[in-house]
Amino acid sequence: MAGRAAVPEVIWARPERTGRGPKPAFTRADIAAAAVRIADAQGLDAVTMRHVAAELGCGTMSLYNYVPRKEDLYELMIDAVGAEHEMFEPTGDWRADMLRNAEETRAIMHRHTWVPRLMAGAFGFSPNTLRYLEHCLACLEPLDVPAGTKTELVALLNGVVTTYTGNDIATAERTRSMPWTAEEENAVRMAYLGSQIATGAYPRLTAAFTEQSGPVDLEAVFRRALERVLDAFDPERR
Amino acid sequence: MAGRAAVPEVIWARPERTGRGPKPAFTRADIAAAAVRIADAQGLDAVTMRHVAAELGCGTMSLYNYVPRKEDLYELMIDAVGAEHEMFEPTGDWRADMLRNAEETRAIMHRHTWVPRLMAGAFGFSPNTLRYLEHCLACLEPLDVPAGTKTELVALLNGVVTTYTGNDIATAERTRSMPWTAEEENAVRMAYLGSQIATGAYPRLTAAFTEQSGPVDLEAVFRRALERVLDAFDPERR
DNA sequence: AGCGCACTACGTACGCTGTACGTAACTAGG
DNA sequence: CCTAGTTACGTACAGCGTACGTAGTGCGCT
Repeated sequence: MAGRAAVPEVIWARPERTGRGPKPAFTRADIAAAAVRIADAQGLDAVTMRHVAAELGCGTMSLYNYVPRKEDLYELMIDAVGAEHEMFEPTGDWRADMLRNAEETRAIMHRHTWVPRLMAGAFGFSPNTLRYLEHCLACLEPLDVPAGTKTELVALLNGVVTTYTGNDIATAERTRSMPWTAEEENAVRMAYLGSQIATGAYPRLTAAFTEQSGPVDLEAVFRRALERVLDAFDPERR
Repeated sequence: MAGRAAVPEVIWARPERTGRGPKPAFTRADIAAAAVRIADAQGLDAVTMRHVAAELGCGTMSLYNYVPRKEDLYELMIDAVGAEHEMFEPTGDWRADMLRNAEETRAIMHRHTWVPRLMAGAFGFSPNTLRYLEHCLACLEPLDVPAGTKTELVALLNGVVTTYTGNDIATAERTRSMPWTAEEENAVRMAYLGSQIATGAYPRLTAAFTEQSGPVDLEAVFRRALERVLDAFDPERR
């Protein structure tokens, strides 16, 4: 028994294979793929050590040979979907390129609705995360600002993408394990909101709500937020 | 046995007291306060139904008379800290007022480090949330843009505050239940990052990292992000 | 060549979680 | 006054992460 270390550990620093002993039955990629499959099909809460092990066809505790803590399994998952990013050749138009990156991130999150929840915590620097960061910096090459400002742009933009997409998904998805539909829940929440507005305690809020006609176009709201963030970094727009 | 409804429910719509039966021993505020006390002292994960009940001095299952699901307990907590917001008289300078609001939110989150994690999910409209929204709109009265744009400003700004403060807290806090310190963990992560950079696979990332000298000033980064978001909505700055 | 040890595999078990359900006590409305 | 709706809460269950112990495997070193 080598003993699971009671010392900080980054899963990416731990070598996947170290000489001695029987050949491992799986790779990290196998495990990540299994976890992703479960999360996609049954939601993040269904990603338990037991389920992942069953999906792989091995004993529960065998997983701990590959992944010291469940949290690390999450890191594997994040890294796995990070591979879906298309690292295209920068066009020279940094705004267009960054918009494309953001839209692609949003698309990935819509494919894997559990991603925002995992990204909400502090995130490690997995290999694919680093590759994506590097790609963004490559896209920002034409932008004439200090390197530090560029990383701040990437951070801010990614934060906005995660927040907005995460909110959209959460409102649509919260009912996954509930015995009622999203529409029913939304109706109840809206009814309550209406009753509060009717009290007259929130005049400006009421105005804002009654002014808008029809349902909100989440996609348009998202795109406007992106444009505004980019504006804030664009020397030609200020 | 009235039966816990298998129908959508907003806790704020359910009346706190309905005629019949023995007098409840606690108010919702009591319960929220107990949960907040535990979360502040021992972290969000220590907020279990059993712990909260023990803190209140009642049986575990008695809590379910006040709160149909644990998720609703979280809503109570969010609303409780929402009361800490100072709803000051708008000064007429919307930028300064919104900055103040943002800094205050950040301060609340630093007092209650579990708030960002709870805010990350889709959030309901608790009474204090509505009051805060109304207050923000009051601060934005002098800004000459459509009401819809104002709500988008509030949403974007709040999102940025939550993301940034949440990240800061998470990196500092992740070691709460770990057998090592935040410094140790950070050192290991940085060592790994250094080893990756040393491979030369990420030239631009390397440049960005080596360029900056000394540790990052999180507070300054946060303030810059705020300014940029406000810039994007300021007619005089574009 | 062969021994030893680091490694994989995994069953069992523990302490913890949210909460369904049943029962007893209580009190306001008809 | 009675009865129906409430509060209170003990018990129980399914499920979680993971500590620990044991058995088998095959590389690296002497």
